Amino acid sequence: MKATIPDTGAPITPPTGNGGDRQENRHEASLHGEILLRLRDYVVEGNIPEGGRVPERQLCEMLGISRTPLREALKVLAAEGLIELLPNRGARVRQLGQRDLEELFDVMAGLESLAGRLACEAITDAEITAIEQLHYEMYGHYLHRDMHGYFQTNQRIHESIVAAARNETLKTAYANFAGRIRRVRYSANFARKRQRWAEAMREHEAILDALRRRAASELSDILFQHLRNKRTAAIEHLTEPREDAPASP
Amino acid sequence: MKATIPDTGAPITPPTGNGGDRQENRHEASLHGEILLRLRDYVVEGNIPEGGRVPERQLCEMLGISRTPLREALKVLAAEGLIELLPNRGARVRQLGQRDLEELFDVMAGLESLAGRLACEAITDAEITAIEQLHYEMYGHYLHRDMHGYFQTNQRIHESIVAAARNETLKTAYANFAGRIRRVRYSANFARKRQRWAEAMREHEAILDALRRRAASELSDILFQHLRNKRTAAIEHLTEPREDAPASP
DNA sequence: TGGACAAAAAATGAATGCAAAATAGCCGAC
DNA sequence: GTCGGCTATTTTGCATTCATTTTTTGTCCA
Repeated sequence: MKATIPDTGAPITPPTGNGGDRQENRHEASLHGEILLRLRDYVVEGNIPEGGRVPERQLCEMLGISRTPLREALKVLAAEGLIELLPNRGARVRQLGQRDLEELFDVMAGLESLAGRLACEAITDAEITAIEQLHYEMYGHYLHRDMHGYFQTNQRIHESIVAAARNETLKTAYANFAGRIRRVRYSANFARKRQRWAEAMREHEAILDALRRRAASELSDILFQHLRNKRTAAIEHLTEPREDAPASP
Repeated sequence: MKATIPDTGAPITPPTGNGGDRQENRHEASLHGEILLRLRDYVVEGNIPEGGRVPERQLCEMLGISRTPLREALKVLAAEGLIELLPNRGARVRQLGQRDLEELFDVMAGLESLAGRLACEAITDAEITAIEQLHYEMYGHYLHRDMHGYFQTNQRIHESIVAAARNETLKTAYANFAGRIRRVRYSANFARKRQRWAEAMREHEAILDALRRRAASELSDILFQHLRNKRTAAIEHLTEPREDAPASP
């Protein structure tokens, strides 16, 4: 009954000197900011069913706060596209149809494509070496059929490229869209099809190659295609989810 | 400075609340939504000086509402990156340094580049014809040295490309970033240098050409470069905001 | 005169209260 | 037994109120 939203290890400790500051992080000090972070994680991790109605009152009890800061956080989450607010009818977790997912993947593809382009202008040899390191690590996961490790390392590679672009605005936007997709991933529990792995590994090698040569346009193309292929795999998996146990309440 | 926010149509509910008028509302007729739209336009149009402090109290009086819906709108605007909220210190219009502008232009470049790529997959001949029409119109403005008309038509062309991408998510993100830049443009009153015009016209012709051939990668490159050049011109203009006269390369 | 300290004033952050709308619950009619 | 209308409860939207924090102002002393 007391379903408390997990305090995600990010207590009220506010003024972190964290390097990768997000541009809205001055919220962390105040209550509504704290709520915003907790709720966002909570939603992204798929703890609320798709389209699920979530009465404010209940959330307030779960969080131990009044409705005012909660409502402020909800407005922000709605602006971020994670939930939708129906007038006089409360907040629902935004449910993404196939078309929405396609659009999201394409935007992600565009952002990564851009990140690659920009990275070619600014990336250091050391950063490339680090990414190569991640690549080998990922290759290890691939050989061991460790899907979870593979997936995480893969994500770190892409984040490294975005970081190498030296563009905080891009990084923020990327994080936002990534969150929306991750939410679906959590609840639908995407599994990359095994056959896709080999392709993905080859594409990653091509990415590294273009990155080493600082071939901006080429890298841009490769990254877009890479994400496009991811999109196709994900959509196929969604329409035919025959690999994991579905989670339906 | 007692500026009133221009009332864009229907007035909002009188302060006494219990007024007899019924809300003849549509979806977004909720108060905070109304406020959000008005405030966003107000900020985007540059009516508040950079970094200017805007006491909630004053805004409430201007809008004739209480602080609750106003604060909700402010949170959203902060999430959109138009303003920043300093803890316990109120809302300020976010001021963009040169680096911020560079980042914004690059992200815009990435989004338009993506839009071009996607448009090649879905655009119809009729849409291309419409864009050609706009192109000729813009050429007319160019010949007449009508900077304002040129600028508007140019914007419509880019919006048409984004629309042709058939991606609402992209369109929304594009509008958001465009708003941030437009705000700067309003207050700084960018003027494109004349010499840049000729280049821009040539680039637009290349864009049209690639679009006709549905050459996705090529169009993507051209659009990115086009926006990159815009960026350079804009930044130069910012750091050295003097002439409109032609300069020698 | 200028600076430092303290108190007053104002602004922000959050909680509570109240009216309107929506949902559900109930009863009667068919 | 089911459908439709009416009432009661819940829920949302906004205003108001309370508690801190910040800013300003005023005073005193060097």
